[in-house]
Amino acid sequence: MPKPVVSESARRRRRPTKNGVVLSEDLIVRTALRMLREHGSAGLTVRRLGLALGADPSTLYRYFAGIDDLTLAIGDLLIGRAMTGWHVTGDWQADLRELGLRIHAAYLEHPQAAVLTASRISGKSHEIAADEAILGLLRGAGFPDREAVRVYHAFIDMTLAFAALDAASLALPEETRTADEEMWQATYARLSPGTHPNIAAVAPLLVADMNDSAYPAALDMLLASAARDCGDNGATGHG
Amino acid sequence: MPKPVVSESARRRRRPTKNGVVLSEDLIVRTALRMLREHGSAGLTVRRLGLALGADPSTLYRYFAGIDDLTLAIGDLLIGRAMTGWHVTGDWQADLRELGLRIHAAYLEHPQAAVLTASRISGKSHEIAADEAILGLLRGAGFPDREAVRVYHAFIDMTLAFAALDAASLALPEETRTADEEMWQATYARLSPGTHPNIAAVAPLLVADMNDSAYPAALDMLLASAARDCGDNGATGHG
DNA sequence: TACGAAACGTCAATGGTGTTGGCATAAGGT
DNA sequence: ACCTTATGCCAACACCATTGACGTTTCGTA
Repeated sequence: MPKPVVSESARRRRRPTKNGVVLSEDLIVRTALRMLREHGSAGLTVRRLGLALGADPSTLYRYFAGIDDLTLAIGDLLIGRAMTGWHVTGDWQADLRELGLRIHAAYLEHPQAAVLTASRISGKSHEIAADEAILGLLRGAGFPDREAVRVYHAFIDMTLAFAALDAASLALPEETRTADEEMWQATYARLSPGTHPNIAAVAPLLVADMNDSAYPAALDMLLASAARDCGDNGATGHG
Repeated sequence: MPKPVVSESARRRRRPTKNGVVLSEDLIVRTALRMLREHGSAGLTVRRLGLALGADPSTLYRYFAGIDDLTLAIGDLLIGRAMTGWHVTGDWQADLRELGLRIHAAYLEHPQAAVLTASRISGKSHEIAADEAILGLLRGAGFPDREAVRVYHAFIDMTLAFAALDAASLALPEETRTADEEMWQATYARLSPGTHPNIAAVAPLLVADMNDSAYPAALDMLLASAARDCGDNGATGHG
């Protein structure tokens, strides 16, 4: 074991760096988030992070066991942001929908960071709080336990999966991303009706739709299906 | 431009390596797939690939412009494998379900490779063929164009998103992966009923379910919801 | 059959990366 | 005021992708 990482709460002695910056776990994570935004998902390096903080790269290993540990901390921060400000209203479908959209949005606000963390499980406090809330909504709506777990699992994994997928495309280098977006116009819209009748028939709709996230539509379908399986379908109906 | 990459078809003169291996694009891609399986998703390096092929690392730049170009070629191979052997039967729900499961399975057969490629769009022939088939099924089932595109978009993105998410967890280093899998037992199953009543109530179910993919359940919910929105709901009902 | 061009494998070097052991020093508790 | 030690810094290691120069092999052509 090279250097023991001292837990943030046990930290007492704060010595400023050469440049006068006083480090902290929170400052490092927030700086890392900023660097991810500015330099892309491959642009977070220990050396560059140290430079941005005015500290030697090796100093960061006093705060995080490695770069993987740092990315987990970043993910924890994103989850925390997703959960703040969300409250239960009593309409389980609307509440779940709102929570899903919030998580999705929180990740997409930092696509480069989301790419690194969306598929990792932290087991930390914010994640647990979200899980407890989701299960509470479903069980409160009358789902039997087995069914509640099934819906919960589909809901949370679908949300994280879409967050990762949509983040990945937002996090591509600018030129690659626009090339991907123009693919529908440049490739699909030009296919012959003879060889690809269905694509040709709906090409304008594809061009218009495919660059938006399918998550809201998929989420609504999941919730609608869950509501139908549940005797008590909660609130306002679906009109 | 350092070295021009000669297209595979234009290749004429094949000189064996020091170790007697005759290189080819296909051999390199298949070797890369094997190395990804053996050394994990971060274990594909030009040096190691060269070593495995008995060739100097720099030689590979005669075949691929860079490591990104190589990963795209790997993705193309995976998509091709997903589509082979699938045929339309006439039951659009069953056909879509089968296709989704096939794509998901093809990626999960090479999780380390899937992580690198699942969120990239190729626009190549196999991808286009799949899109044409999906749209054909939906329009043939009676969905109006606008609705067909909506369902198509949700279906394909959800499938790729789950493929990427599930692949990511399979592709973790062995010890990290088992640690994640044991998280439900070690963390969630130990939460107090006082502070986390819902998690505590369903803990055994969570432990049993959370390590399987939620994709089949989510897929069924999506298809069920789509069928309900479609006047002609195709086949057997929902049992 | 001999030649010349170029395909292509190899070597060596560049500038990047995460990570670590040793060292000096400043900050607290006492 | 002292002593412990947390913590920042330095130098180094082993690895990475990529490239430019070089030599050798292979082929089309004469």
